Amino acid sequence: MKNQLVIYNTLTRKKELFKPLVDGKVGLYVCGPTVYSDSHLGHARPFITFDLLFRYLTFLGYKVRYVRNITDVGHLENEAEESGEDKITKKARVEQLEPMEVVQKYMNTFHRNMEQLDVLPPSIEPRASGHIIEQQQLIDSILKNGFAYEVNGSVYFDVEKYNEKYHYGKLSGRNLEDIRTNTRRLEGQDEKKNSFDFALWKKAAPEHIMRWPSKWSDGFPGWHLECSAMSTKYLGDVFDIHGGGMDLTFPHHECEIAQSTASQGRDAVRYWMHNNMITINGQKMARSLGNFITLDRLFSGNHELLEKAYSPMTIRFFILQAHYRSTIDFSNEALQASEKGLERLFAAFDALDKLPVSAESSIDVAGLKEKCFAALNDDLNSPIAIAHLFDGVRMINSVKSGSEKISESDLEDLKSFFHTMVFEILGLKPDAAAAQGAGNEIMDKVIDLVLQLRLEAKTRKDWATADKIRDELSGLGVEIKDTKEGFEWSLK
RNA sequence: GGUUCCUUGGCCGAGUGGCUAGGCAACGGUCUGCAAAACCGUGUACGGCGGUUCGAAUCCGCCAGGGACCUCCA
Repeated sequence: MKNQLVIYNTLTRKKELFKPLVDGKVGLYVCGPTVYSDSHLGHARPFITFDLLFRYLTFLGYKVRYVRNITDVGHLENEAEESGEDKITKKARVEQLEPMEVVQKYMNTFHRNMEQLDVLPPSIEPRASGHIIEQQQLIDSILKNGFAYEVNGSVYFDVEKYNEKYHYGKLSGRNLEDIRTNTRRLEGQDEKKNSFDFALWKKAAPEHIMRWPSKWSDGFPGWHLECSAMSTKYLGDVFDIHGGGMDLTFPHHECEIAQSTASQGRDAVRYWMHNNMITINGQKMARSLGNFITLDRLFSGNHELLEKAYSPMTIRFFILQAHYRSTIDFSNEALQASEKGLERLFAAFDALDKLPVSAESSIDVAGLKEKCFAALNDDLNSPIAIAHLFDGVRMINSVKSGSEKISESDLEDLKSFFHTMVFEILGLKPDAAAAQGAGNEIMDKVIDLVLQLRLEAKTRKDWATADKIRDELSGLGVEIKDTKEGFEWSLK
């Protein structure tokens, strides 16, 4: 099974059998967040997507080193009035904070949100600000190889020169001539030989707070450099997988390839993976478009577009129900469908512990497992895996109601499979509040007692009392299910 | 304008040359004192028009509509 994982490589535009460079080990790099404001739903997607990859590779037995950076050196903004000002600096001015205070604040929020979504922390989470020297060294080597030039204390990548020897645009399917005729001319770029050249080092304007000394000027590293520098530092000159959002393909990842190739003669990355966008009313959800919903607001329901709050697990499940290379459209209806589906999945999971065993099975547990893993092996097709999981849900419920049978060994197998698939690989876990029991022993016993009284009322055919208890408890958020043996309850 | 991707039943969303995706919703049934939950059953879905083929939603062409990237962006 381990050698059957196929992933779609953006570089070749084909699904390829995944073979790590070093047997048994995987180097994975994913572009992390720029921490200058709260994370929104759109951000959740790549981190959940690659969390799934990380978890699955680990499950397959690989030793994975997962590096996901924090961009805490602001990137240039190109808004007309404020050109040259850095996103983090700008925000700092607005909030009267130190830039690193801004960084810390939003980094904390990001980490909290990721934990809520059950996104595992990466093996290494390097910060751009902590790797200025490495970035400068990378600039040195690109300069030495003749693929960059210095102007007024800034260093730019010479795309034309690079393209004479290599292909600039191979990842995004462009060629330099197309880029030349179609690149918009921007203000304040007179220093560059060509508009498509990009900065490796930028001299800081006097008001620019975030700055570091260098042999070229007091300034800051270019937009694309940190990923090239940090990925190879921790994963080696060549490593297995580089992931990120589709919108980063050009220019960010294209520039990363150019930088690595210019400094070491070949690309550092073997498999490029890109997740698609989350849309809202068919349009990309993005900070710059103003149509985003932050994760905190999704979790609290505090947003005009939200009919209610959605739990982190609902969000995670919603995202996993679409293939990572497809767009997924946000709507309350879709989210509520996911929420109910997830409840059903967890209910079946709970039922696993109470299933009656028979001498033989009438259901095919081995086949179910095989189908789920085949789906994940096919470019991480989580929606198909989940569809099969729901077949498993039906099996469980049918065994529970007596219309199907399961043997003891199959039941053990099914339990362990569900645990692995749902918790370990998909990273879904029941929300604490929704878990069985009130989390308070006295409360649990009180509810049990009241329901016991209701059961007695039912035995007396005192339907009025029985229904009153059910309605009242229901109003308090206690959901009651009558069973043959008596009752089950859970908190909503 | 250039590059590229997409259009699936009420909603979301897989798939792919012939065999039920799945979830949610809806309807009918079983169970139940009534519910809830669960189970069973019910949808002639693949943007339009042509073409290839024994057969296309799936391949090709054209048309219509939409998205992404080309500028910071997950």
